[in-house]
Amino acid sequence: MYTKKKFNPTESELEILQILWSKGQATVREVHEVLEHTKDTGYTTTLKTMQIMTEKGMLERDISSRIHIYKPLVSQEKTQQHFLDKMMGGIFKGSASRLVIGALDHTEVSEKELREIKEYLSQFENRKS
Amino acid sequence: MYTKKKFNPTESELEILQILWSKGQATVREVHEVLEHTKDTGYTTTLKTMQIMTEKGMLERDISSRIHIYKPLVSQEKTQQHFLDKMMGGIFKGSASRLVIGALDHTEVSEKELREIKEYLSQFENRKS
DNA sequence: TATTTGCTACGAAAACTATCGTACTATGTA
DNA sequence: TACATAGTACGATAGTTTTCGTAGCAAATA
Repeated sequence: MYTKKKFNPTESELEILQILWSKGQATVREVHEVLEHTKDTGYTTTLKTMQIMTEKGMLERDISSRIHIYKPLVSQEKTQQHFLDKMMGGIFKGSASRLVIGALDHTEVSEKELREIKEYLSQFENRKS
Repeated sequence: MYTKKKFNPTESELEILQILWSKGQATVREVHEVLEHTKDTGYTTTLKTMQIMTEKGMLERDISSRIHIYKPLVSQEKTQQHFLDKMMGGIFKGSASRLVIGALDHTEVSEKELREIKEYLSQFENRKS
C-alpha cells in the first residue's frame, strides 16, 4: 500500500504518470512512444521503470493478455497536492502569495482559469481586510 | 558558474539553503543545529553536504578563520521560481488555477498575503470577462 | 605542557535511480 | 512449419545522493 511517507515519485516516474493520467491507461509501448518525443532512452528503460512503479504500488497492470495494460493507482489531484504541500512546507513556507504570483507570472493564464481563481478568492471576500 | 541547466538542488541541499536564506550566513554547526530538529543525521553529513554544495557553486565560504562561514550564492527567489516553472511545465501544465487553489486550500493565508494576491490579480481586471 | 574539545578533509559505503543488454516467449506471417 | 516480430523478465552497470567513520589539526583548558 501507499503510505504518505513513501509517496515520492521520481522525475521519471512523474513523466510516466502524466502520460497515464492523460490516457487513463496504456501499454508500455504507448507510454514509450510519447516519452520518446522528449527523451532519448530505450524501450526497455520505460518498461523497467513501469515495472518498478508497479512494484511500488503506483501502478497496477492487467496481465491477462500478453500485452500488459497499465493504470495509475495514484490520482493526479493527490499527486499535485502532495507536491504543493511539500513546497508550502518547504521553500515557500509562509509565503503563499509568492507561490501564487510566481506561478502566474511566468504563465499564460486563460480567461477561464483567471475566473476560477477569482471565484475561489471571493470566498474570503467577507474577511476583514 | 551556475548554468540554468545544472541548477537542481536536491532535497538535502534545499534544506540547507533554507536555513542559510533565513540566517543570511552560518557555520556548519549552526546549520546542523537547526537541521537536527527535523532530521536524524550526523554533523559530518551536514559538513560534507555543504562542502559539496560549495564545489557545485551553490554556496561560498569564508575560510579566513578556522571556522568556515557559508553563504548562499543562489537566491531564494530564483530557486522558488525554478521549482515553480518546473511544476508549471510538468504536473501542473495547463492548470495554473489548480496550482493556485491547491496551494491556498491547505494553508493558512494571512490577510496581508490575500491582499497581495488580489492586488496582483487586479492587473487583469480590464481583460474581457 | 599535556589533554581534551571542536573543527575540517576526505574516502568510501549504502541507498536509490536510470539505463540498457540479453534471454526468453508468444504471436503473426512467409 | 520455420522465421521474424514484438512483448516481458531480469540482472547488471553507471551515476547520483546521502551518510558516516576516521584522520589530522588547531585552540582551549586543566
